[in-house]
Amino acid sequence: MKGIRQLAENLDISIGTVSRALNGKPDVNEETRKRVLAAAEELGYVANQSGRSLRQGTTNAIGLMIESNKETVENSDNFFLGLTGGLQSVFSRHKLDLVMLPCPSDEDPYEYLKRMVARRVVDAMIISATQRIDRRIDLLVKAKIPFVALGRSSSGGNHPWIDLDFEGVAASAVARLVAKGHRKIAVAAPSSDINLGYIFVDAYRQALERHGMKYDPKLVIRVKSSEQGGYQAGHELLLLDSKPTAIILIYELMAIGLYRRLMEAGVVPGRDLAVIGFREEPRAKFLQPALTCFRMSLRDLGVELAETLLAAMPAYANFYPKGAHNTIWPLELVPGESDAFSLEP
Amino acid sequence: MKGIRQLAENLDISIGTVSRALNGKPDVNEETRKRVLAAAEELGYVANQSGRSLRQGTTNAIGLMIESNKETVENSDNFFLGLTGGLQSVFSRHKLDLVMLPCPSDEDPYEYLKRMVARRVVDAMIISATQRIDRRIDLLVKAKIPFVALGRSSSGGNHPWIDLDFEGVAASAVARLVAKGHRKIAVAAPSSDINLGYIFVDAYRQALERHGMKYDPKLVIRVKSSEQGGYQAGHELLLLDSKPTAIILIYELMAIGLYRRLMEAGVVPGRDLAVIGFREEPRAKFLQPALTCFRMSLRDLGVELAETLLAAMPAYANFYPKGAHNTIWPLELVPGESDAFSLEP
DNA sequence: TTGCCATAGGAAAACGTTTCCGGAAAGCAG
DNA sequence: CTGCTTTCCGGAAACGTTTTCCTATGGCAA
Repeated sequence: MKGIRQLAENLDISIGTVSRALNGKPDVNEETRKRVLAAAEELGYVANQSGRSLRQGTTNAIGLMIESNKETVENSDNFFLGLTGGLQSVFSRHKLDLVMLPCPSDEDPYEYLKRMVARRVVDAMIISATQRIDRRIDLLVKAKIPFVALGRSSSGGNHPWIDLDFEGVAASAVARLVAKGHRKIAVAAPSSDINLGYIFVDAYRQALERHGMKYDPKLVIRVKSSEQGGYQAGHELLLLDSKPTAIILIYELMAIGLYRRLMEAGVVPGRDLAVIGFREEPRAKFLQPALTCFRMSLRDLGVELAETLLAAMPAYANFYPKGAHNTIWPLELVPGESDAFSLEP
Repeated sequence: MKGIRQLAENLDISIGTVSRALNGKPDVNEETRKRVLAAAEELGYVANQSGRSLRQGTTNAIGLMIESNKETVENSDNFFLGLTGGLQSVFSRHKLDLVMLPCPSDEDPYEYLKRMVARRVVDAMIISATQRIDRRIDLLVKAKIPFVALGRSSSGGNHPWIDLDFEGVAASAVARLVAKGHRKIAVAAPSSDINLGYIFVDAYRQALERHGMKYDPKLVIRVKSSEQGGYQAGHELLLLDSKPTAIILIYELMAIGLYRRLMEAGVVPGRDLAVIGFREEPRAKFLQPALTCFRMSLRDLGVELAETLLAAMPAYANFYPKGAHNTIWPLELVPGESDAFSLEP
C-alpha cells in the first residue's frame, strides 16, 4: 500500500479526511489536522501529481515554452534564465511550479505546443518570440488554455501580452541623435516578417517624421539579429551612396559585428559614426567605445509576465482583479560613448 | 464525454481497443488500427498525460534541474540551452519529453528536488553543478529515481555521472606553458569546497610534479568564477612577491576581469603574462589578444548525458546495453594569442 | 462434425487522489 | 426530553488511461 492510503492507515483515519487535512479544507478538526501534517512530514509524503491532476483537472504547473533553435541558443543567452527568477517569485506564492518546455529544434513549434497542450501537462503557458501571424496563439485560444505572449501579434484577437516599448525606444534614440545634429540615421533590423522588424522600423519612421525628417527606405538595413548580422549591416552601410552619420541597432549583439566591420574600414564608432543599441546584452558589455543602449530588468519583466498570466486565469481572478490585459514594457537608456560626439559646430 | 471515451464512441469500438490501437499493441486488427489512428488525427486526440501516468506509473518526461541563482544566471550563459539540443535529439527518439525544472533561487535545491521527486512529475533526472558532498544524490539514490549527474561527487556511491576532463586540461595547459619556458605558473580557481576547485587544482599540482616542478600553494589564487573573480585574481597576482609568468583560469569569463586589471597595471596579456582559459565562453570571445582556451561541444555533451541516463534506466536497458557508467569528457585546445610568446631565448 | 487454436475485441479493474454526500455525535435552545 | 444546528469524519464516486482477463468468432485439422 502506498501514498495517501498508507498514511491514512498509519493514522487510522479515512483517506478522505487525510486529503482534506493536507489541503487545508475547513471540515477537519485542528487536532487531527496537526496529526496528519506531522505524519506526512514524518513519512515524507507528497501527493502524487498524476492522481491529483487527474482528479482536479489541474496540474499546478505553468509552462514556459522555449524555442531552442540554433539562433535562439546563440542569441537568447541567459534571457530565459533571467526571466525565471521573476516568474518564480510570483508563482511560488501560489504554490505553482514553473516548467520550461524546450521545443526540439527539429520539431515544428506549433506541433510541439499542440502536443503539450493536449497532454495537459501544464495549466497555462507563456510563449515568446511571437510572429505577426502566430498559429500558436490561435491554438491556445481555441484550446482555452490561459496564456500570455511575450511579443505582440495580430493573431488571436484580444489576448494577454506584454511587449517591449519599441515606439519609446525608437523615439528616444531618434530624438537623441537628432539633438546631436544627425540627419541621416540608419537602422539595422530583421525582416519585417518578424514582428520586431516590422514594428520597430515603423516606430522609427514615425519618430523621424515627428522631427520633420524624411523616411528613406535605403537607410533600413535588413539583417539577422546576430553578430554576423551586425557585420553584414556594417558592410552594407559602407556601401551606401550617401553615408549615414548614425545607426540604431535592434539588438545589441549586432554591435560586436558592426564594430568589427567598421574598424576594418577605418571607421571609428563614436567618432565617425554614432551607434545606439537596443537591448542590453552581456556579451557586448566590453566593447570600446562603450555602447549607448537601452536596458530592462529581466527579473521585473518576469514578474510582470507572471502576474499578467495569473490575471488571465479564472482561478486567480480574485488575486489579480485587473483581468487579462496588455503591457508595453519600458526600457531605460544607458548612455555610453558610442554616440557621445555631436555634429553641431 | 471526452478523451478516449469520445473517440471510442465515434468509432463504435471499446476504449480498450482504441488504447491498444494507439499504443501499437499486437492484439488489434490492422484495419481497425488504421481507422483509430485516422480518427485520432482527425479529432486531434492525444492521451491525457495524467491518466496515463497514473495507470502506468511513468510520465515519459525527463527532468533537467536548473539552479537559477544569481550566479548561475550570470555565468551559465547559454549552457543549459546548449545542452538541450543534444538531450532532445536522443530523448525524442524514445518519445520522451524534456522538461527543465528551474529551482527558485530562494528555495533549497535539495528541498526543491525532493518535492519534484515526490510529485513524480518526471521519470528520471539530470542534475548538474554537483558538490563534493551532495545530498541530492543520496536523495535520488534512496528514492530509486534514475539520474545522471553532470559533475563528480563523492556522495551516493556508484552512480552515473559525466565530468569534464580537468586532469587532461590541467596537464595540457601546464605542458604547453612549460614547453614555452614558463616555470612559475599560477592558477585561478574557486574554493576547494566546490568540486571543480578541488579537482582542478589537484590535477594542476600533479601536472607540475610530472614536469619536475614544485607545487607552490601561493600560486593558487582562490576567487569566484566570474568576471569580478578574474579582476580579483589579477589584483592578487600583481601583489605576489615572485611574479608568475603565466596563469591558468578555470573559467574563461574570468579573463575579462583579469585583462582589465592587468591593463590598469600596464601588464600586457600575451606579452608580459601568458593566459590560458578553461571553458570557452562567448562573452570572452572578443578579447584582445585572443585567449587560448579549451572548448567542448555542448550539444555533444548533451547527447552523452542523455545516453548515460537512458543506460541507467531499466526500461531502456536493451537500447543502451552498456548500463550505468561514468565518462570523462575531453576538451579541445583552441590556441589563441594570449600565450603565444615564449620565454626561451 | 468435433475439437482446438489463433485472432480480435469487449468488460472491468486498477492507478492515487479529491470531493460530494450523508450520517454520527455533540452542543444548544426550547 | 425533543428538535435543530454544527462539527467532524467515513464511504464512495469520479477523473482518463492502460492492461488483464475473458469471450466470441472463424479457420483448420482430424
